[in-house]
Amino acid sequence: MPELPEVEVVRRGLADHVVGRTIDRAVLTGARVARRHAAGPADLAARVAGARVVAADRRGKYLWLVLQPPHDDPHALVVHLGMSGQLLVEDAGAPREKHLHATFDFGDDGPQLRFVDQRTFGGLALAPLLPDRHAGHALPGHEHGIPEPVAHIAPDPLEPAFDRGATVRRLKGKDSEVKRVLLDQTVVSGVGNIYADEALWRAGVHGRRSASALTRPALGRLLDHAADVMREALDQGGTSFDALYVNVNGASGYFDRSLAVYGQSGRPCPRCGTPVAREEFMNRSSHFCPRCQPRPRRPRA
DNA sequence: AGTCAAACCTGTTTGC
DNA sequence: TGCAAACAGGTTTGAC
Repeated sequence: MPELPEVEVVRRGLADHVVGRTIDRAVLTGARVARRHAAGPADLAARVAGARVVAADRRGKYLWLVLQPPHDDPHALVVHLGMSGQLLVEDAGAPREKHLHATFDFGDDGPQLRFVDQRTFGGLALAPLLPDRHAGHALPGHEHGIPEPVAHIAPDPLEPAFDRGATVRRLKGKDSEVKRVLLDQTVVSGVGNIYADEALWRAGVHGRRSASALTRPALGRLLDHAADVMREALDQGGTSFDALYVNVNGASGYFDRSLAVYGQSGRPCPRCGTPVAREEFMNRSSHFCPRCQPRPRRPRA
């Protein structure tokens, strides 16, 4: 489940069903699931065994469990869901999913945690926790620090460390198409193709406009719309077009009913009735209202 | 610094 | 009906 709201739904599920439990045994199938873990899957499985899960945390689309081993400093089990990853909490006897890549059993008799991923763009890694370079002064939110593989991305709009003014300044400094910058996780994290299109529609801005040519207030409003639409999606359990995007209990979200433009090509714009257009963008798709979001006269400058 | 394409995968939908 | 192409929520890399 990719973008911020869907990942947050999963994080909450982990907080409810996994935090506080002690990992007894992990089994990773194949090397690919741990390809971002330099020491390999066997090392990962060996090192998580015996550790207690003390927190489930998230920044942008990255998710991690803070693990406390018996005789060592805490570290993080970092999970990225990629395009099709799922974390499921299920009885150990439940039928094994076709694309099951990892299982975690706990010392209690409760259900196990499974990582299922059809396209295998996601994966697991064990990493040290570092101080958050974005947390100015003791902001709440990431008390355990940030895993090393997550340190390169910017805070997301829904976390306390998010600095709206600083993000507006970074957007303003980018001589690049504004949708491209919204999707740049080192500028602002958590926004993917769905919520970028929805935020741009709400702001009445075409994604091919130059970020640096927009005013600071307009950039601020765009960020506010991104935060709003992601919060609203989170309230609906996220966006699920199919069974690939589910919470830890396998349930779908229903924000797809509220999408104004994403995946709505040809349907009327909810604001003005003009048919929603779709165009190719960065080897994927952009959806927009040609009337509410006029294309720039010159594609940037 | 920014842009683009390709790479990593499997499955579903669309079009002829 | 069949088959191939297009398309899907993401990130990283390397070439220009």
